[in-house]
Amino acid sequence: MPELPEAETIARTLAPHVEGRLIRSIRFFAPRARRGMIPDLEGRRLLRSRRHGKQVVLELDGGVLMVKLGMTGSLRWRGPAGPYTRALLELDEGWISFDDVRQFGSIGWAPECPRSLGPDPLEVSEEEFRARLALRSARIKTLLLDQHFLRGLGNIYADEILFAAAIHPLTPARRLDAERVGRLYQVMRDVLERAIAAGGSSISDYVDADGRPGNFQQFHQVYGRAGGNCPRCGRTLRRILIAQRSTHFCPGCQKQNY
DNA sequence: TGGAATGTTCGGCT
DNA sequence: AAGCCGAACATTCC
Repeated sequence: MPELPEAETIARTLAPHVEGRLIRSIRFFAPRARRGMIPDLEGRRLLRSRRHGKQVVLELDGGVLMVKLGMTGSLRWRGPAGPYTRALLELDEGWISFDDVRQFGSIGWAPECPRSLGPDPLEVSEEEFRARLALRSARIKTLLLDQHFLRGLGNIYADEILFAAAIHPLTPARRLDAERVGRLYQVMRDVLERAIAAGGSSISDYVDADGRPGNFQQFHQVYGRAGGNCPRCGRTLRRILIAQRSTHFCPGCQKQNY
């Protein structure tokens, strides 16, 4: 579920409730929800709620809590405890619940936000994006999903971006000509910004920190629409597997011309 | 009814 | 080195 626009939305909707509050405790109800060691946080101030790639970062004085949402993770302001509540961050007033059905998500601690991932898709310059693509022979869809190449894109937005750029998902990155790279860069920003403005995509059960679903799924052009008609040319949309991930595209608009 | 698929990521293997 | 594969997990859908 949560890719860049959803993590951004969760971080933003959480911010007004939690920034400036003092932490009372962090409690875990599932061992695998804790990633590594987390010190006693009592009395630390929660300074900021922001995003890093697909993760929500809660900046405290002296360190950061990095929340990986995995496939089904959510952070809810004053969330009701349920069977899938894996952790609770109690504040001097109110609390944040971390719910995660499939348990692919986790919460870790670090002195500062690690810099091991690739650049943010909304911050990378076109020149750097171009230079990084030129070095790689991998297929463009695979590369967009690689968090060390760019941090934040997942399966939905990779497919939507490639459709908007009219690029076939199997195209080797270094075979993209200058025009296509320029288009890819522009539509990547455009799709992500529109998705954030819509509060992200709610495919099944994603909601923001206030429990509100996103609306961007209404604007998906190809994701989840295999067998339907291309909104641009009318041909039947296809679904194939690339790197074990289902990949949706239009065989008419996204030609394999390389 | 069972098998396949689902938004992610990591490690191991070639 | 890059890329494929399976595993971690729970639920839904055909």
